[in-house]
Amino acid sequence: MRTDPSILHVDLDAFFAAVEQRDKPSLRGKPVVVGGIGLRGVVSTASYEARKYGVRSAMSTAEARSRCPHAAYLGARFDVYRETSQAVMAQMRALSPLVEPLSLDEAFVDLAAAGLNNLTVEDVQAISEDLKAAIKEASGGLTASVGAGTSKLIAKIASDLDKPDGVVVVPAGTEAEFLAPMQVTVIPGVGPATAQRLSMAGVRTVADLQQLDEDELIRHVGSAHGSSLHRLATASDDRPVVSDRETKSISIEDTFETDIIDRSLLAAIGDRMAHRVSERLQKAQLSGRTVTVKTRMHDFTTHTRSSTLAGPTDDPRVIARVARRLLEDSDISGGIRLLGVGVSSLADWIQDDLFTESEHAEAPLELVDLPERPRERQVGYYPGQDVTHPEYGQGWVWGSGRGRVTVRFETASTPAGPVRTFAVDDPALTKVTTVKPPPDEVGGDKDVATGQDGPDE
DNA sequence: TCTGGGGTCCTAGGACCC
DNA sequence: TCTGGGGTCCTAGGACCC
Repeated sequence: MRTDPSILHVDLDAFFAAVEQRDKPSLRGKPVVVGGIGLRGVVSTASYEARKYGVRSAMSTAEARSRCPHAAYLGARFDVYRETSQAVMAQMRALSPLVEPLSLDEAFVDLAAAGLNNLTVEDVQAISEDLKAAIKEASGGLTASVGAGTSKLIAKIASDLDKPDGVVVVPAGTEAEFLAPMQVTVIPGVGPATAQRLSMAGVRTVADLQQLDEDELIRHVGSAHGSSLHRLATASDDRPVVSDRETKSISIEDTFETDIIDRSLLAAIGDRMAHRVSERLQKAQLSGRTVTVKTRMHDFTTHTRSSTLAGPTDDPRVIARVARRLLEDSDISGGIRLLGVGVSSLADWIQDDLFTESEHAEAPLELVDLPERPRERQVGYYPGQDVTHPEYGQGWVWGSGRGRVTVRFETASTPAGPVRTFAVDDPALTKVTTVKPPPDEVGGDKDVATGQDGPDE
């Protein structure tokens, strides 16, 4: 455990709304609500003026409108927020090399990594005030709240105590008593469901939690959650500040203004989503093996269907095909209000099955990552590849491995053809094309894949 | 007033292999 | 021939966060 409060948690105040007020002076001092402005919209951020009327994040926009009809209701401008966020994060990185962004408006800063040691409360207070001033300057006037402590947990909770525009430094050694009187819900990870379970065990405050022994806690909330909660409650949190965390999944989803029943319309929307997911994968130089389709019914029950390919792909056609298949397997009777398409099990290497033998020379750098890969996949088939078979006709490769290749014999005209597995050296199976699948479907758009200087995520 | 979009992590059951 | 434990992968769902 650290002996000085060298972890900062920086949280921009009402970020999206503050950016809108910065850019439109007529909105300053007035209630501003940013979020979905459609029929099924939800509030992302309410300015402090709007919060006076009870408008909160995650509230439906319809309710917000009834509580505060005279507020300005604005759709989110993520590009602008991203740009501002980068300017703010740059100020933190100027202070320390170790910065962990949690979202566009939040980050941890590790002062110890900047060589700042034996910090007093006054030192940290002064550093925080300076950082706030730098952020304000760099962002065109935005305010931030800063919490500081010997751990992430303490810093995070502290930043919330004097919002907006505040600084709270928790002295080393006072962590457990700082937490004790608070409700358990101040601990990140304790939401309504966990709070309910804990209250049935008589636990409402962190002090209650500190009394409870770990085994009993685990019995109530499960093993992973229980042991982490036990450690956090007793303020023994040694989680390090981590600067780059790798992306685990990429997804797109959309809630419709009215429920959709038409399968062909959904298929078309799913195709577009698959293409957008693919674009984002390619931009991030990622590919993934698991495709997931998410549906939300009219009654808000949510279902996912997923399928894992034998090898990773970023090909829009493959993702779209798998998504279509998964959507066909989904029950949409009664209509759905949301459709989503995502890819996970990400790999940051390019699958070399995408290249023919002669093209290997063009991608020598990828070879360093080959030991990560199962041997069986190096068979010359890749997911989505078009093939033909004299008996079954035209199909495409679903996956390959262990010397076998699985093919779905389906085309636009025969959408539900058979699925068959062959030996990889089965001569009856013919590849329709041996060239790398070109990114043809996005090639015509001038605004994608060309701008190398586009904003990074 | 009905409930966004982007994520992360965990759990549990079944398949499969050794 | 029967029983089984452990490990890993996959799938589905749920809780939670901003």
